[in-house]
Amino acid sequence: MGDNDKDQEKERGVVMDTPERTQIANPLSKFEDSPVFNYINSLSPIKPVKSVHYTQTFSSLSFASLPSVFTSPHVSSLKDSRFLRRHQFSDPSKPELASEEAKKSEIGGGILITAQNPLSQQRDFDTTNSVNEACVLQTNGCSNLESRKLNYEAVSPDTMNRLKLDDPSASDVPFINNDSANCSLRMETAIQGLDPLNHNKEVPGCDWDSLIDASDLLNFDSPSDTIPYKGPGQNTLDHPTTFPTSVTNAKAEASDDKTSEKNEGLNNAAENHSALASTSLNNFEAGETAEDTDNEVGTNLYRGMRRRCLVFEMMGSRRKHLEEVSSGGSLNVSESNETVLPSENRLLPVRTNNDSSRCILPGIGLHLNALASTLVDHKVVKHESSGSVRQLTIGPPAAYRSMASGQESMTDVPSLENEIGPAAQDGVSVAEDASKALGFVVNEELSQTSPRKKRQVIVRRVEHAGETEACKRCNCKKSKCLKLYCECFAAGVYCVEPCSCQECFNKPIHEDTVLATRKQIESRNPLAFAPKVIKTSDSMQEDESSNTPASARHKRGCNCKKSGCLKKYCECYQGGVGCSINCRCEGCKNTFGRKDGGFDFIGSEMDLEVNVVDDFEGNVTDGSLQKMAILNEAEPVSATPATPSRFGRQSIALPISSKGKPPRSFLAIGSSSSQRFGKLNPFKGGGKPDNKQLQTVGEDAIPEILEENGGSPISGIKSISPNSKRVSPPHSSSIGIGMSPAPGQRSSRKLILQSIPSFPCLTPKH
DNA sequence: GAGTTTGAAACT
DNA sequence: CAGTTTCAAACTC
Repeated sequence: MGDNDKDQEKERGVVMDTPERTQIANPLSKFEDSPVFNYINSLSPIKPVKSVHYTQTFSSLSFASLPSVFTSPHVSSLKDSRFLRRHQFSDPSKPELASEEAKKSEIGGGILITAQNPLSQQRDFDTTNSVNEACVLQTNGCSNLESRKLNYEAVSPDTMNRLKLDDPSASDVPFINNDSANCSLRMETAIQGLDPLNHNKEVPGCDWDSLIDASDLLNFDSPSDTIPYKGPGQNTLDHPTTFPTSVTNAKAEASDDKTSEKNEGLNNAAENHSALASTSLNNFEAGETAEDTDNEVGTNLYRGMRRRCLVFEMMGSRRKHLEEVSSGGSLNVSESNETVLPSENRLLPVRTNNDSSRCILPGIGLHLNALASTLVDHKVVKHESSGSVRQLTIGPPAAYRSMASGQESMTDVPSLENEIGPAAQDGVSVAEDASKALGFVVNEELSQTSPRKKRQVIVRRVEHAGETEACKRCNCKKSKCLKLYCECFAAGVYCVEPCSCQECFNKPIHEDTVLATRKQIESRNPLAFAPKVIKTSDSMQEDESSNTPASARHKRGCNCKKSGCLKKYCECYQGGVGCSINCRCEGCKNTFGRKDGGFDFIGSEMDLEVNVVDDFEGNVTDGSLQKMAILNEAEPVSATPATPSRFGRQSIALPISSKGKPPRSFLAIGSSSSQRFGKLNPFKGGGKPDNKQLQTVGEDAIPEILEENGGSPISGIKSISPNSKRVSPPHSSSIGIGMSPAPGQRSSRKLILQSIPSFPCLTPKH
């Protein structure tokens, strides 16, 4: 960030300023007066003085981030584009943002929705924050979704506290950590700081400072958000309010202390998280948290891995914000980090990693719980961070994720990917998938499915993800890694060291080329970067009930003639999904589901989910299947993937029976750009949450997206799919919905809507 | 690790 | 849209 950037930020701030300032200022004063604030002061060394700083710092800081912030009070965290995004999302409360975001079809509303439910909101925030912090890097991947879930479900304030207490080292741990474990520690520390109670116990004074850093994050969340959270039982909520002040202080003051480090870590996480979350949040209103967490996880991973993620933001608003921010400089900061957030269509470099300085934890207080949980999860997951991987995250974070189950989805949706297996090891691909999938489904799942089961599943997944997650590696020799032949490129990820490619242009250095190429490809096939595997919506209801088989199918189907769909040559098999009507394969023996509807794979959905994954891993060396499954699960956001078993097995069977096309909707939806995004999950939403999402995301965004993509997703899919036959599935009537895939499918619809919005974003840059 | 097989992606 | 070529992953040895 150069001076210019600062200036720009200031200017923006000025512009944006009024709204935010007023909001912020008021809140601060309120906070100070509030009992909570007093309590915090008593706890932490920091005191009123800081609060003063806050106000001051705020003004300055906030300005910088304004654009995105705009919507949200978070402004302070502006530095990172991520934050901005996050804020935007998080700030549903703010009409302006909401309107803009809504238009874009982003999830922005999601946050608001969460706000509606105090409890849920808290969870969301917590999860999101924690997730972001801990997992930010991972978020890119699919695993994040799962991690989110875990956090969401498992994490409780108590647990958080425990973690904090348990890890005295946590305070010592620098945020910068690359490892998930470190992240977790950071989270804990942050959490500690956040939680007054915890804070008292463990962190006498410094924590707050560190917290302050985190406070930035909190700010992100936006005061409004935090406020709603404050519920009697929820300590974290209260903190948020305090945080902002502390945070600002920390920024201004702090700096060199351990606390500062911590703070940085938090900030980084927060930033990453915010960015991711923002996207994800927008996508999922209900499930927001899950995505966030995933994102966070992913980010953390990335950090460790030093990956760059190219995030193609589907969401127009986000894009705008990002662009603005980037231009302003706040984004630039993020850029300094390695990850690239494609605002608009571009891949913007987002720094997930190193820049601890910026860590902004949105709504730390709220997130505390989530953070703790996420931290734990992440720790497991983070193993992956072996290499520095750059991921290209495409577009519409949440939406995408939710929509597409793509095998390769760019972000690491850690959980999913991890589970998926070895193949996933390449964190990049995995992450992508996760990110793609993350979307709504996760939220839905979380809300709907029994927390316990999900937790277990998620945890396992996460663990796997950590193991599996890795970077995709390509070996391209002639394609220059600018064609879909290149797995990295196809996954929306930059090639990294592990790649053995020759004359590789899929590197940040050639960002322009990469983007241009992507555009071209997308112009030909809007779904080219969409996840190849899409979950069918049918599963949604089922999922809710408990186990529903999620039907997941390959978007286009396969053309296998010799492999019998029993080898990874087969994309369906590779994706862990059964063949469907779309497939033109000959002699299909796909164990996940035959084209004819046969089902070798037996699985019981929910219960099996985890098991299934494992089984797949065992059976399928790669674990690609697992990935798929994981993705599905992770995708909860998108709802798609919810569970591997779902897809694969039952889903296959079911869908197949139905003819698989339910997926269309998926396809349409899922098609979100990057593979990673890919998982669609149609289903889960099922319930109520979906509706919300739909509403928020929906309306505006969806249509646009569809249009952008080139017509209805379905149509697009059809065209793509070899078997155009099914194009008009049973639900075809959906036309009314516009692009939305199959109107007929209910749960899927919702998902579709959500996902759709994001999707378009990817391709079209606006 | 080299060579073969396979099927998607790209091209015509 | 179909056929062919190109490509790189998956697989085998």
